[in-house]
Amino acid sequence: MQQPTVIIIAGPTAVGKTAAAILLAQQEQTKIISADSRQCYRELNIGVAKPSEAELRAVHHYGIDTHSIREEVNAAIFEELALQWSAEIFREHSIAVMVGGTGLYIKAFTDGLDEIPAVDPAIRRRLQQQYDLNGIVWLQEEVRLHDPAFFAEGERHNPQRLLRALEVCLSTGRSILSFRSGAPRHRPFRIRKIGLDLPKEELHRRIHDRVDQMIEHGLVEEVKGLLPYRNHNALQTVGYKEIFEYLDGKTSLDEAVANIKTNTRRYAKRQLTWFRKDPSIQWTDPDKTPIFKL
RNA sequence: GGUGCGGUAGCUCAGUCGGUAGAGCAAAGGACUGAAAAUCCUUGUGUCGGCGGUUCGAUCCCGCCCCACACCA
Repeated sequence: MQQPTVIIIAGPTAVGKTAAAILLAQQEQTKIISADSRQCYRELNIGVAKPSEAELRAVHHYGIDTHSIREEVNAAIFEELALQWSAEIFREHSIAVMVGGTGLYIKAFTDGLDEIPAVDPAIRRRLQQQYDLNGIVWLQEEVRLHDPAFFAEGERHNPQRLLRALEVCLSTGRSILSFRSGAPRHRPFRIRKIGLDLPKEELHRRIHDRVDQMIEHGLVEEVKGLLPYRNHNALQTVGYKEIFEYLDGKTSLDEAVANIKTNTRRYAKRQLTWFRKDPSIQWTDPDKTPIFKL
């Protein structure tokens, strides 16, 4: 048996990753791991462009519908699960396909995250409450006091990074910087990365078409059912945030749809910024007929 | 037809007591090791509706015209 290999298909949203991955998995008679920070939630369907029932039946997918929006999923959890799933696939296949647009999750899987002890949820909750109450200036001051090294280097206006640095510091007594090794972890398989991209105008056209389809397929209904959970992290998501605003009466439906399109284009751009700096990605056009010459 | 209010960045608008203009959003580029579809950083953009007049100098004042909106007829 040849050396186990994970073939990773990455790229911006709506570029055609799902179809390409299924094609590849069928060609190699293997299974797929989804590296998508939103498709893992059972309650999210239309708005996250989950593979169809038929597609899920055609090829076994790991990482889809694995969690509830009430549960926490993050890059570290994904790393651990994806490593298990790949090991499972390699028991019967020499190739595993990973597909997704969440760059950090893919990086966690290929290179690993540095090990940082779990933070007491009570500490996290307390810091979040204090931040909500006292604002960014308070947060900056706390970080400056507890972790001056991070404060000197870190993004001082980015509450998420400041909060993370602070919670690690308060729960371990050490600077988050002291945990950083930057050394990629060894993995018991080879990795090949394929990036899918299209000319910008074409990508935008596909994004717009797909948003219109989501609305036709009942996105508004799906979001209505999720109103009670709107504060969960899983719902801080393009396609959901904008419909919540519509349901609040803050925008018209047309405006909400236009906002989803705009925010999806911006999301695609952030994905491209992330993936483009990875020199190990081989880029290709998803419409080219033999996409994969392995 | 008359009166009023407007016409300034791709959009919404601010401003210049006359010295060729600025915010938000969008856009473009970027960062990003437990929220990542999140979060954060950087950067433009202009015949200031048109034509004349006054002035050393007009987007600003004056006249005419065009366009939009509101009200009156």
